Amino acid sequence: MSADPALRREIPDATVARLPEYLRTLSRLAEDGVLSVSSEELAAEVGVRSAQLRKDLSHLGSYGVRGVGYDVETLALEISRALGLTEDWPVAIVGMGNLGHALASYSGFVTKGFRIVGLYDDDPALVGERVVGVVIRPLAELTAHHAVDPIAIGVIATPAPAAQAVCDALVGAGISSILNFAPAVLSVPDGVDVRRVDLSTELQILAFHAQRKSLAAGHLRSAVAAP
Amino acid sequence: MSADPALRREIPDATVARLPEYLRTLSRLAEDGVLSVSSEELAAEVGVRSAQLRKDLSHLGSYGVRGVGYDVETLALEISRALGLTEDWPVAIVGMGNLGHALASYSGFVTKGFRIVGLYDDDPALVGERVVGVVIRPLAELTAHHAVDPIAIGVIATPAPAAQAVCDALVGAGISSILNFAPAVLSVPDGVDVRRVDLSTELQILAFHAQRKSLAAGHLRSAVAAP
DNA sequence: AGACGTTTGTGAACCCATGCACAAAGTTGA
DNA sequence: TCAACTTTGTGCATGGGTTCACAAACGTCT
Repeated sequence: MSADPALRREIPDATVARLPEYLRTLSRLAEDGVLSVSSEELAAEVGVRSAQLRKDLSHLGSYGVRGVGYDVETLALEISRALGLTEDWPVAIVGMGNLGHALASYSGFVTKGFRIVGLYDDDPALVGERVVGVVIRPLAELTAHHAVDPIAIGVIATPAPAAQAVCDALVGAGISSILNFAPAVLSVPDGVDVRRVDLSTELQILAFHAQRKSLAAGHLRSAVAAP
Repeated sequence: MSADPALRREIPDATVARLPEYLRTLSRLAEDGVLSVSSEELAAEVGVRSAQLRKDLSHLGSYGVRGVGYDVETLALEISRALGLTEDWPVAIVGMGNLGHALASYSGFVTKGFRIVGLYDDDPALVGERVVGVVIRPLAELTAHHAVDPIAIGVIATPAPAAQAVCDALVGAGISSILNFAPAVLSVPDGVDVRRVDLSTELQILAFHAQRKSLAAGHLRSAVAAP
């Protein structure tokens, strides 16, 4: 029987989405030599309510000490474990244009838990180029590569029209975790996880709120001008 | 009195987050010459339930025709209006490393509603370089630039340690919508919107689910081996 | 050893979001 | 003109997530 609540219980999606932020903050605190934090302090640092933080952490198990707080190192380790970052995840990036290059050389990549093992692009001008020590290869070689040196996560950094074909190739090779930067909705079979990161969606959401603010200001002015 | 429900009512955040996807799909359909869609068809295309789509759209007003569906062009226009994309939003990017370059030349940027009016970096090696027709300038010039040619949205593409200082500069200049690509939590005064896009958070969430899948497979195997 | 102050972990209440199911409203065809 | 069919818009129930508030648990100090 597994004694680890992280394995027994289901951790809510909303909690999982916050765990990386907790982990990042704990790592920073550890670097600063902080040994222990209360839920109040950590929550303030991360920008959430302390009750939420405690409830989130309770899903992993009981790693706090009442009257004291949480041991920074221990908690960081437990969150790492829950997220599966105690092992390294091999990542492949498909599409080595501007974005692909930026992602490959992104420092956050190498820091913890992730390792780039493959870079792919079908543009002959890019094939053969070496980025962060990995050679760019044509997409057709992905399946063979995956068979020898398994890839856990595929990152799609191609233009939107190519995204579905690339996705099919990744899924066909047996990769079941995909991070999609292309502005396209991917259809995948059950059991495959896709997360999308989309710049223009985020900009549009900001535009909505910006518009709301400027409209509110406008109403304020007209209310003053003609009440 | 305003007759537009988009201005009267509050649109839920969850709905706002989906509107860009609806808009993107509608634009694609319009390009393909499709004139009308039912909620069922559009929902299938986007990957949501039709009831959710209808409820989302109902927050903007009543633009469908019962027994027929939605006029593609009209609906796209109304969503654009709701999001505030009928006008162009001037955007500035701070931090012109790999990511900044990738963002500046990202096609999705120019497509609709957004226009890059400023690129900033304090690295002397980058200042003066021209990207997509805009010259990179030192951050110190931002306030003066904003006073002459207002910036609506600031994008932070710097390393994490610089992010808060850059954010303070943006807010100080009077910019109240910020898109943050740095893995750092920004503290801002009330009235300033910050959205964060973080690669490593997304990867970690994928890792969590990948781990869950591989653990499930492991349990399955051990259940078969020792029932 | 025992009382006091602090902080966790969690039951319970609230709030928002999703999904169902159907009446209202429109179109089409006879 | 009227009946049959289609699809929207929405009231209602359900479920998750967030927040409150407090008892239980721990360290500390006398």
